[in-house]
Amino acid sequence: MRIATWNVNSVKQRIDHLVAWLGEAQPDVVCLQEIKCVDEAFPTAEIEALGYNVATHGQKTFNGVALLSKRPFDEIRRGLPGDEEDVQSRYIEGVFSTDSGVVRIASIYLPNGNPPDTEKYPYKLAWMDRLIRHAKDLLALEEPLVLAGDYNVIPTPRDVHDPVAWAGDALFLPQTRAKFTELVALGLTDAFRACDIREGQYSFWDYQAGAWQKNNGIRIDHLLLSPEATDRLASCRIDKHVRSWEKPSDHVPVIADLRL
DNA sequence: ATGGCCAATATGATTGGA
Repeated sequence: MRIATWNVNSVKQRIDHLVAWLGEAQPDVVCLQEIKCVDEAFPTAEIEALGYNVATHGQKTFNGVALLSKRPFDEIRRGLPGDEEDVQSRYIEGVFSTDSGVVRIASIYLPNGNPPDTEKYPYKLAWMDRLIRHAKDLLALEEPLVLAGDYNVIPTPRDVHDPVAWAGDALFLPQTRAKFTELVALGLTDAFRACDIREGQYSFWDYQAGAWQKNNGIRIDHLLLSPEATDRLASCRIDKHVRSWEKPSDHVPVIADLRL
């Protein structure tokens, strides 16, 4: 089973890229972030025409996540548990049946948190605490589990071209990285790093200042796997070439193949 | 030269992104 995550930075702007990339990458499940539209505005018919089932958790203008799957959904959960007041659409989870049992896959759009001296940063940290609590519950199920998405976290200096420039950023602050470490320490595996330890492997390049041309990137899009999913991990790659397409998202897809 | 973008929104300056 091929599982991918991609922050498309508006599905309306990126529908042609999405269709083209689905055709070449042939993923079984896709976790999308920043669809930036309400559920009714999602191009569901175009995606269904390619053989995918679609589940969205949209929002007007900002955020919004979705799951695309060749297999039907057994269950869908919309929204991250732990705060009834939170109206931002940043989490959707689906359960699928395969020949070798169930697999649970979530599409995550973790808050950016900048600037750190505003209420945005505590919101990010609190959201991470909620994710840790929920991940703990899901891990107790002892199923193949994939928590995939735009984490807005640079895990280590190896994951950023210019660590000094990002030192004070909400994506790289020690407190942010500590929370991410706490999440991983529950027993999750960073699928990409399990397959590739090279420096200079990024999933995001800013639109500004020629960041793409200089490979001035960061690796912030991750697939975190439960032990049962890690046992089945075959490969993981970043589809970097998509960033060179005309009018691209600032993120590129990350894809893991699991023997499921 | 150290800047340079992009998307959505009662389409014009603002907000948010990272």
